[in-house]
Amino acid sequence: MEVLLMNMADDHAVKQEENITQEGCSPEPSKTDIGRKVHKTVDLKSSPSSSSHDELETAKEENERLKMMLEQIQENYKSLQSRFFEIIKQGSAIEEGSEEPELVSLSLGRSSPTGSKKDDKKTTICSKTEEDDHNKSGLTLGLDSKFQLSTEIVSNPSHENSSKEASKVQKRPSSDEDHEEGVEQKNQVKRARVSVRTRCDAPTMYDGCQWRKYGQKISKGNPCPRAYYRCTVAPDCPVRKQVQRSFEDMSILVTTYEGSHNHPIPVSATTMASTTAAAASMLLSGSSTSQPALSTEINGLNFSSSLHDNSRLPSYPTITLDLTGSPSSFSSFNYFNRFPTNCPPRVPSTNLNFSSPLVSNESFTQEHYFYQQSLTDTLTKAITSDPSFRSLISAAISSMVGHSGAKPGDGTDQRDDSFSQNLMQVAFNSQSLNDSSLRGSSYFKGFESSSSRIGSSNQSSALSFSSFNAASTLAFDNKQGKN
DNA sequence: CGTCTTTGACCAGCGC
DNA sequence: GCGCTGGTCAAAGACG
Repeated sequence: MEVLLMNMADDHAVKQEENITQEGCSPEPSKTDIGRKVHKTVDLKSSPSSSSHDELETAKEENERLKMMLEQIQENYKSLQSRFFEIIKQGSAIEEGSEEPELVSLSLGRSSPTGSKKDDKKTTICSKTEEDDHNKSGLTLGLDSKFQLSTEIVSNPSHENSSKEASKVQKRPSSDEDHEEGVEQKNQVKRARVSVRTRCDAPTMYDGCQWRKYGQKISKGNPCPRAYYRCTVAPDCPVRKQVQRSFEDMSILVTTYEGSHNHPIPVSATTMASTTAAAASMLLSGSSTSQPALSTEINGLNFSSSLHDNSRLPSYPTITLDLTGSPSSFSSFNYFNRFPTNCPPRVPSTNLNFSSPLVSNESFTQEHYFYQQSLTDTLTKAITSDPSFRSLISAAISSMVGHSGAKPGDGTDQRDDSFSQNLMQVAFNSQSLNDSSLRGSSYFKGFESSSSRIGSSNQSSALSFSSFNAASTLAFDNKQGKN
């Protein structure tokens, strides 16, 4: 099995090498392992007469090498995790001295609408430190606990068994007895949404889940129709998503997710699902505790409130993840951030830009960026063109991260994995952003000091960024494969 | 034949 | 109350 996968991967490695050579980019020293692997592959291919035993030996060597790489990445991950904890502790110390909403990322772990802001944060921090002894992954636990909470909220049968039931309850005339329940329902209707902006030529962005289109509308202010999808992995899954192209940039696909899955999701869907869940959690916690602001910059992250240019929209708190990675992403993004000056925002909305950096500095040069871009392109091509290669990478990352924390067989390991992956992705992407916007941010100061990890971090950034692009292209590929 | 998409109709919420 | 808009439903058609 491993040999088979390796061969499949090697085919793409050869293609990658060809692409890299054509584009005239030389790999960094940190990528020499990949380079060696490529050369080894070429040798393998050039000697078809070699016995299967030799191939097995070669595959074993490759496996050993990959294991070493994974161990190294795992160590980096652990050190990053510990650094993140230090930063969180620093942040909590700062927060106690002021009421400023500094700890946006800390509030990932909860969304309780009741209780004071300080109590909530203290509880989160406290629970993290307590759980830290169990899992050595407090952040993951914090996220996970939040994820559980949000999942419970949506998947709780007494609250919302299905979208149909929810709509029935909404349609049902409210009596005095149902008043409290009605308020609850209203709160759930007001649940958070997560928008993901990606550059995608396909009609929809591939996120690993199975969706069924149930409607389409042309919304005001955008000639591009908005498509409505519901998750069909489980018949009663409440998750919906809306897909609409950006009016200002047709290449940008805006996918809005609503609700949480009440069923096990495919591995390929965990990244997006956990990302959206975590983002929604962050938004809910933020909206429940802080005052909406027109535009704020917290720790280098751009947080803006918006009404999505339509004052008639129901008050859905929305968080937007910008994965477009284009220089115009912020400018086109203003479309969402723009609201009439005479119309104060009712709903807090949060924007996070996880796109790749476009401004170079001394630690992240333009050459690095161009190499990263070319690597991203080649990896994207390789990933999108072969599902096996995709599975290989997915499995490698899953095992890499999974071994660091969760126990196999534990019911929560999948979530832990996905959250760890997500955490790494966010951390790496944010780190790659730190040159332009995060420099000086207390969150990522620790990362800057570790120059020895910059290479791997950049690589990870490219990988995580490309993963979404690859996913976007996948939808198109899948569709074409279907037709 | 089953599944999925399309599309017009309907409903609820909101502003005026 | 009326009109507008977003969101959903469901019948009809397309597709494999």
